[in-house]
Amino acid sequence: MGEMMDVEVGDHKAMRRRAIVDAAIEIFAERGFHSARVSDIASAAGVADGTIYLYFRSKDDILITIFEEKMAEMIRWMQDALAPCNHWEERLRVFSTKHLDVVEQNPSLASVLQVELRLSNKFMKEYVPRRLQAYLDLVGDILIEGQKLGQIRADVNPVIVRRALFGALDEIAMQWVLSDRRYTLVDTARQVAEVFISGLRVEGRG
Amino acid sequence: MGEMMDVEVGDHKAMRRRAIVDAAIEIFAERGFHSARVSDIASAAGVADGTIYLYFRSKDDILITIFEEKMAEMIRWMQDALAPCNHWEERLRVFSTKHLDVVEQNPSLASVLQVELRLSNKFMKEYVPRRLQAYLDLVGDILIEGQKLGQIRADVNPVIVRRALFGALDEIAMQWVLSDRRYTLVDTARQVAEVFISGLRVEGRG
Amino acid sequence: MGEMMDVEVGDHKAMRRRAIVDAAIEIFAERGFHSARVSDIASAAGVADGTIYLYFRSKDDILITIFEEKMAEMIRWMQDALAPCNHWEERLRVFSTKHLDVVEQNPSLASVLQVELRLSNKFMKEYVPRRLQAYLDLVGDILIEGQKLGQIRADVNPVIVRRALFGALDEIAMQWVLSDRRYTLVDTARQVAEVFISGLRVEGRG
Amino acid sequence: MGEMMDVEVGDHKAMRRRAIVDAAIEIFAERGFHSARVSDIASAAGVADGTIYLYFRSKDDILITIFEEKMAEMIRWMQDALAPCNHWEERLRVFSTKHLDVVEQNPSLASVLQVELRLSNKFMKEYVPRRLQAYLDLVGDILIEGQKLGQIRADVNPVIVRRALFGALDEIAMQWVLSDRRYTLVDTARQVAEVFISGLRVEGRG
DNA sequence: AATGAATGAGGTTTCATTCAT
DNA sequence: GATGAATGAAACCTCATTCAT
Repeated sequence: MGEMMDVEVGDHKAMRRRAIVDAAIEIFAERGFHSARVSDIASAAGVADGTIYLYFRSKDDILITIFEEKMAEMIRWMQDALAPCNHWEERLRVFSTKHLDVVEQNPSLASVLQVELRLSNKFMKEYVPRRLQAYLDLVGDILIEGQKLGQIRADVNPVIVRRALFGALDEIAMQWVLSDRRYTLVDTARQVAEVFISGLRVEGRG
Repeated sequence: MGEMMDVEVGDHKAMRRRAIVDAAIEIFAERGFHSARVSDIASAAGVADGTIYLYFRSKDDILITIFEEKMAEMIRWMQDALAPCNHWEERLRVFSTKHLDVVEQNPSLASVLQVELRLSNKFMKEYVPRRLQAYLDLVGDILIEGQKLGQIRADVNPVIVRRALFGALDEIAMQWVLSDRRYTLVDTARQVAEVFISGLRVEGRG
Repeated sequence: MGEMMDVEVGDHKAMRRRAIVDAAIEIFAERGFHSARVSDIASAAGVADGTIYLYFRSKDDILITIFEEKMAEMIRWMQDALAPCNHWEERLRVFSTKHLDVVEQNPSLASVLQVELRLSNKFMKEYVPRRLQAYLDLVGDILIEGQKLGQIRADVNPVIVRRALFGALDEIAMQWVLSDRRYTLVDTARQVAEVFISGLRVEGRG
Repeated sequence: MGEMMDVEVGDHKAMRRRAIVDAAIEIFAERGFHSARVSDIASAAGVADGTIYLYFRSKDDILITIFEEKMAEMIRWMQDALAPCNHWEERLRVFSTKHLDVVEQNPSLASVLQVELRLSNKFMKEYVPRRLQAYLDLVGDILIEGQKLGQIRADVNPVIVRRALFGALDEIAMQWVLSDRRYTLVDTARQVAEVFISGLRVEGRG
């Protein structure tokens, strides 16, 4: 029974935690991190204000947690999407498409990750790079692979290009998030991918 | 004498205003908009707290002013830089270089424009688009021109590509701003430009 | 237990609220509304500054609440005092006496209601008339009754006279509140009542 | 020439002072003393903010000055109005009528004297009584005279009755000031006077 | 004498966090 | 574990007053 209880309690705690995180994503996306009140998150999550602090150290900690957990999730989603693709061109295309697809499916999360996380330099300096690095590495690895095959120009720096591609997609995502979200991002993703792929391909090969 | 006085007074007021704007840019860049206290700006500008409110309606108004005035300035700088260039490829190269050059010369301003302005969706929706539009139009016009000449693929949407290029440069700029700023951005700018130019050129022409 | 708890909690909240209102009456009477600081009220009520805002929307709201609640209470007191009296002369005498008796028993409240509520025309226009009307109606009804009996001159307007009587009592009350409060108001009340009663009685009847 | 200059300068100063006082009466009446800004008064008077302080020690001092000077003026007006009347009844009638006539002719002044002056207990305790005393004495003297003639009941205290009459008129004036001021006060004044006169007259004499 | 730009003290209010129940 | 009432620090902004010109 102890075991069952533990499981149940564990489930209960995990569910509560998840409810708070999900509520926070919505509230942060709606109001912005600074304007969002902890009590808003609490009531959206259906818990008392004080309960938040049984699961998180502080309001900041909730934001950090969102970033840490959701980036890990995004990395897994992206790895799964990239798994079936072999050629670097296809992998780059899939990366673009999947990235904007995730944004489209999770607009609130995208809004928080893109807009709210940039609030504070300190925050950006301390928490973002580590996790973002792993995500960017997914692009970087594609580029390095292409260069090894001699199919991507040797004169471009993968570190720069991966950041550029991410920035291009991120900007387009932000625009979409801030807009009325009426258009679809899939075509956009494809066009951006094509420009980058053509731009990276060794000359004369296309 | 009245005229001289007016000029002097005008100078004085303009100088004060500028001092406050400059101080605000530094403080916002250091601490972030929300964490920055009006009294920090005041003391950085060498004025009393209340003096701020002789020049600006509110703390928000300072941020809006920075955006409005500095974006106008950036547009002028960019126009001047683009003026001598005729070919779209060169113009795109100059746009990238100049953009990151301005960032490099005004890191605090860049930090504020890139990071702090994204604070609130409302802010982004109301103030950013108008001014940013004009800046993005500079890129868009280059692309449209290249398409008219039949030198840029017809199958890319200038509205998407200009946003992608801006996002690529912006992300790189942000990374630089948040980093220790030890490296120079000029090579980076060039590489990004080359990828985009090659990517946009009609096939077989490179 | 839930019920008991509710009662207890209700009591607790009601007591807190009452403590704040009572403290506010004292502080407003001592210092005046504008000079009174919310933190003065808080410390007089034995609560933290922020606690005030769990019970009232704003400092203004406290003043409005005092007026609304205390006027209702005064009306009840007055109705109870008038209940046993049948003749309009006796009723007018009781009204005067009771009004100044309430002032004498609640000098701080009287001070707030009489002095502080007149702070702003807007305030007077919006909140005072409704409640004050009901109080003045108590006098008006007495006068109308006396006129119906043919015992009060038909040539006086009850609306004017009730206002005049209220003003006479109010001015005497204010004077007493602002003075050292060493004398008693009961004789004064009686004299004012006699002048009005004689003045209202149809000629030759006294 | 020196004399002329002095006169001119004296006139100029007096005019400026008067302009400031008049402006202050309007602004205080419109906005209330606390909400009125010194700079509002200055611009209404057509002078610079700092100029106010060449004529008055402080914002409070302006209010005190209004009270002191205007009450003296009112006393003179009232004395002039009472001069032709001999009988106490007529004098009381004239007092009521003139008092409300002055209110009607100077609503802003009336508003300030009646509403704004009562803001602070300290103010009321320190400045009001002295000047108000002289005004109330005008009524008191009428009553004492009537009692000496054996025409006013000996059992009423002039000190109480004068305060009651003043309060009655004051309340009616305030009501009028706060209302839309569409009705005229002259009938009201007469009715109040009649009630008091009848009420004071020794019985059986009416 | 007049100006008006500058000052800076001061107060209301919010809200993240705590802790007794 | 959960609650939510209470806390109290912190900051924007106003405006009476000053003083260099």
